[in-house]
Amino acid sequence: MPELPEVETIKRGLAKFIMKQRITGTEILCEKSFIGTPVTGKVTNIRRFGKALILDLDGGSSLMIHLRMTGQLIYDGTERYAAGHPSDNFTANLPNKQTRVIIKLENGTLYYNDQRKFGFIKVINTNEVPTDPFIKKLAKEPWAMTPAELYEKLKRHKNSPIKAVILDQTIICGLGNIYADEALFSAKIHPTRKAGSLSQKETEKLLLSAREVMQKSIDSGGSTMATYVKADGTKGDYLEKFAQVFRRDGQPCPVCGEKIIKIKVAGRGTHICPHCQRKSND
DNA sequence: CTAGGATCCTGTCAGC
DNA sequence: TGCTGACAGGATCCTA
Repeated sequence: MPELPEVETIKRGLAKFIMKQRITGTEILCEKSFIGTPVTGKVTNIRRFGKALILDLDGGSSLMIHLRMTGQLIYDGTERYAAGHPSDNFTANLPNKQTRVIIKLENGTLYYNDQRKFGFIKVINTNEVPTDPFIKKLAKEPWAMTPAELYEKLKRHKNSPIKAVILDQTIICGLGNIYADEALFSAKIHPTRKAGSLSQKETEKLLLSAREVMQKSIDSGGSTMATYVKADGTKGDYLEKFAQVFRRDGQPCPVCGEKIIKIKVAGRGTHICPHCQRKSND
């Protein structure tokens, strides 16, 4: 699913098309994908908390949307604008068999598609957004966190692999599988190293790397792999232009030329350069 | 409290 | 062709 940069891209793009538009109705095709009672109202604000998107409505309700692994948002108005998990749904006739929720607006329709049904749209009161169990648990995003704060957290989870730690949204918020791999590569840290083994200097480098890889992605409109499409329908190009290791196993490391390999860490596919990211001081 | 693994669900792809 | 297992840009739940 989208990580922070993709959700930020969705937020910015979607704002252009549905801000100030009124939601007039909701059709739920999969009960699991919609939590709460459907609401109507004008979209007054679009916010992002980590990987969660919030649409505030003028009636005092908000829609919290989390796309998890395979969620997509496709706005069909005078033009079609798609974002989220890659598939032909972006151009296919809608709704289709992966459509879970249809949100009707004054001038168009917002389709929520989700192949694996891990994601959801949830109705909550706008004033309860900050206390929602998911939102409340989120840690700071890399730009708001100091190296010292991160270092403290690494010490508290000292026996876990560093990759597992930075994927935990309650420790640092926004990284997913792509940017975890990219940040660790950029900081030259092996993903299986115990979090507690990182020096203060390494921790700072990792934090700065996380900011850098995600900012680059936001600036280029999110990542793609014949895949993620920006909310304005154009493709982002982070993976093509900037990704150094993610899904590049078998290719030469752009820094040293050694072959990039794929391993498994914390249950996730993980891409590393075995030369640039060594475990020596674990 | 931390740490690790199973689990939610559908679809695709590699390897018999 | 058909079957099978592995895997997937996430997060939670359960267990030790």
